[in-house]
Amino acid sequence: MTGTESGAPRKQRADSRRNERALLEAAAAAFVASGVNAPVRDIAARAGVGVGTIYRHFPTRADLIVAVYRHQVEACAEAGPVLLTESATPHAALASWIHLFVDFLVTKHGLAEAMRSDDGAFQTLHAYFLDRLVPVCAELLDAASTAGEIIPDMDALVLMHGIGNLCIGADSPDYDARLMVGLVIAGLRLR
Amino acid sequence: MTGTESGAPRKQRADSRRNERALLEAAAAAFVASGVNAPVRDIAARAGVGVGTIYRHFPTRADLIVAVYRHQVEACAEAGPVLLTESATPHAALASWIHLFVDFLVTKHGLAEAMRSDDGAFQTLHAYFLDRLVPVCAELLDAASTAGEIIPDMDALVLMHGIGNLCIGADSPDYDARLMVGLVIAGLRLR
DNA sequence: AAGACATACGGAACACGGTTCCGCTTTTCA
DNA sequence: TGAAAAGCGGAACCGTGTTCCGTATGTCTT
Repeated sequence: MTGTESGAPRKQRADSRRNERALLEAAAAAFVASGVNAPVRDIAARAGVGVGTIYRHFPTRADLIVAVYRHQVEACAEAGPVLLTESATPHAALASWIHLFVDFLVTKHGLAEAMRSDDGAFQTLHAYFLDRLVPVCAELLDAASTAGEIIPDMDALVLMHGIGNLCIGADSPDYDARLMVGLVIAGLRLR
Repeated sequence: MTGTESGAPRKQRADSRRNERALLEAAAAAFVASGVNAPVRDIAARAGVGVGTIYRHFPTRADLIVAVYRHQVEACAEAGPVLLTESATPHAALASWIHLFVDFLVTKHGLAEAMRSDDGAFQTLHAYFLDRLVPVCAELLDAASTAGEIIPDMDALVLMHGIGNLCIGADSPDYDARLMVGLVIAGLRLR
């Protein structure tokens, strides 16, 4: 039943795979240089391909962003349970994990903004980040509230949205996203 | 030195003033219908003028936004001292005032996003909102910290930035800006 | 009342970025 | 080695913001 599906539908072409890798590298570089909203033409030029090739491999910008940052998001997700084990208290683990997430976001110029965009093209981005990270956050929240350290029934999705929002414009000199996130974490505590 | 500057430079034309008012009304309507990023051509059409006329009266979108919302921003600014007088404690006044600001922001589709944009054209918007509201916020913060209710040295500008950020996307069904703002307010409290 | 002149107007034209589409090239497979 | 499939490039198109200039309108003077 698995495998020989009506005669192996011909594997992906070698040049195609090469282009996809070139595109990922080019996009990563462009994102660092000009943020995640770098013009499509720029990314194509960096990779030495035509714009059509970008759309063939990554139909929406969100797909490209997800592909570029997948590893880092995975790492963040996996850090959750580890922190829970290694930290003194669940609240400490939650705080550490959130700071990890914030560190990731603030170093990606424009990512937080993109996460927030209601542009349909970013639906994928939204879905991926949230599907992957919200459960981790929920687990940490649950542990902390069970331990009686924080308010009960905090919704992980809302919290992640909010944290993401606070990271917008984090590179402005007269703003301090980490400070604001710290206030939120403090606000979660039962007093 | 003041007044008669080289012989009265001819007053503004009547049609010009008429257009300006029509533009303000059209913009207000367009903002309600499609958010503060309503296409320039739409606003012009609603007002029954050409696009050039918009740019002549309001060189940047920020100027238009400021003009449309000036009254409401003023009201919010003036409410600060009043709340300080009428509330039980400075922290309560601060909380009420922030909620007032949040109410204003979340009812203006896209305003919070615009406030955050680093597009130079929004510099005016940024400047106006912040110049008008930050001092009020600072006064409230100062009263509350003097009363020993909240952490000392909280920067009003950072707080306003953060609150504004939290209001981005407030109309999404699975987000709750007010809840997040509440956490920040709670986080300010000394425990 | 009429002429002269500044003021303001409209909207065509341009700039820019995303997205689509199709003729051509490259790779794969037999 | 020669189809046929897969993939490619980039011209062309669309929607927005922005500029510019020939024309129209209001205002002031005589």
